[in-house]
Amino acid sequence: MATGRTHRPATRSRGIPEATVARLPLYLRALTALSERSVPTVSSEELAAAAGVNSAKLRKDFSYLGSYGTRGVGYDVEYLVYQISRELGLTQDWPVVIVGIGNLGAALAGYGGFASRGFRVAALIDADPAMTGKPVAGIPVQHTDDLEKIIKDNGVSIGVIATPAGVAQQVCDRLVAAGVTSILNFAPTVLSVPDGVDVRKVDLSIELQILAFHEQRKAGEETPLETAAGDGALPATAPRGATGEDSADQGPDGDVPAVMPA
Amino acid sequence: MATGRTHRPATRSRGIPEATVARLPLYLRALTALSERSVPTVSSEELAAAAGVNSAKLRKDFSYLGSYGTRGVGYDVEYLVYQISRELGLTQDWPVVIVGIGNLGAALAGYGGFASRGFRVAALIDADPAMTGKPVAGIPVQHTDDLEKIIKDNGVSIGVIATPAGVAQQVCDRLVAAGVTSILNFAPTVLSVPDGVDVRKVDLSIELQILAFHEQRKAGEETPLETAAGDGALPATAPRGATGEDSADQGPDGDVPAVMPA
DNA sequence: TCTTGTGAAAGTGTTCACAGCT
DNA sequence: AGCTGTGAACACTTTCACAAGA
Repeated sequence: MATGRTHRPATRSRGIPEATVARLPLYLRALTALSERSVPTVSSEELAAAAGVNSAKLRKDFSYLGSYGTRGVGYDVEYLVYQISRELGLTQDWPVVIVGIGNLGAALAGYGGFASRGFRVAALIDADPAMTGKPVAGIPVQHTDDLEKIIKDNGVSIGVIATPAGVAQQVCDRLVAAGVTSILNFAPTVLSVPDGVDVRKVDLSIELQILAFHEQRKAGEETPLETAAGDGALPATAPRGATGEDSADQGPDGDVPAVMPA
Repeated sequence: MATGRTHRPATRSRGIPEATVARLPLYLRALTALSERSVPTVSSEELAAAAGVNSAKLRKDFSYLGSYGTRGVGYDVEYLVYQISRELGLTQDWPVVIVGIGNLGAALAGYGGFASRGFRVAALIDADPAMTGKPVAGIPVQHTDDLEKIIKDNGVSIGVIATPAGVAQQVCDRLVAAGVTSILNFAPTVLSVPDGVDVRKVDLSIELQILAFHEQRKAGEETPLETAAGDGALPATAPRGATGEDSADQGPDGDVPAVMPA
């Protein structure tokens, strides 16, 4: 268990469930769209549809924030936008640094959604001296050497890592040492951070693999295809090198080990 | 989320829990690293540390796949790599199309992690005629007009949407009509799709907002301070009661890192 | 001995269904 | 009548702790 880290006793506080927090931005986006169309009120049913969730879940989510609706009527759009924004901390300005200005970092720097809701790209940082001073999305790239100073001067508490995997941990360590307490990690690696620092990750490759899993299931679905008895199959015992394996197997491989043998 | 309702025949078991599926790519990555270092076996404890989860969870996850370990010893690295790859459907080739070759789409096209595990960028598609024929990451961009033909000719079942939000739904509809059954959506909008089509989304802005929420909590120990006093934008009809009583929070909240199913 | 595999307990999240307010 | 807010039921996930097996 590596670090002590005895998990939290779950301070039963007045905390909002994590799953709810993860959906608030979704609601906010839907509400913002309604607001722009000057829609004054919305029912849980309508809003849920716009956000792609079901209405009971939405009502339950909102109930953690307080009683912001009006029975028989619905929710006041402007009012909810404000309450959710406040709950998410979007009524304040969040300076963000992006470290690693490759293709992805550059794309992130130029991403509109970034600037929109209270987030401001305070600096772009890259280790390549050739990049230093070069403007990307209108912001001049600064060198990694100045990372600590940049963080401190700008009061940055949120960092985005878009570096190659190999240097992500050390970049992370420096960010944390300099005072960053929230990290959005695009590098395909596990970051370890001290308690009190939040890390969220976005990994393309993982998302695709999850899709592939389901895709594969779909293809093999119609055919019940009994793995049939008799097989106990697969070296239930000693695994052996499967590296090269005869490949071959590509098809609807009917023998998902699945489920408990015994 | 797409596949809400009519789900599996519910014929007991055989199903791997979604939370487990979402972690398999993580294990696979850690195992691949071990494999490259020619490590022959690994214990649940070691592997769990490398993947950033706890060992009980990992063992439980693996138990859904079958009994691939050896008690008193651990897991054979190569063997596990093979089994997980097969389970995820990575032993086959998945042609993928990316639609919307702006900054982000171009970055995705060049992203190494894409090509690595069985995923092959079969085509890049963009609506801008000026882009047509231009090579991005070595692949010539094709025009949206040919979308259906491209999907069919390449047997594509996974599509990546990196277009502006405004056109994402129509691109999605065309992909689905042409035969795509899994979509990775980078556009900040909710896509609606027929049953049987999976959608996963990656949304920068949402991730940042979730971080901001926790960040705010960390800082909030002193004054909840409502600057809202003169807000003015709030509708007079707004429900009352709002802000009286938050604060309170004291839980140091040392939360979990990473991972969040969609 | 050591480590896996797994029932059972605990914790989280979702859905139901209806009481209560407008 | 209509719609929110919520207890209670259900479903899923994580963690515990130990028996089984190498």
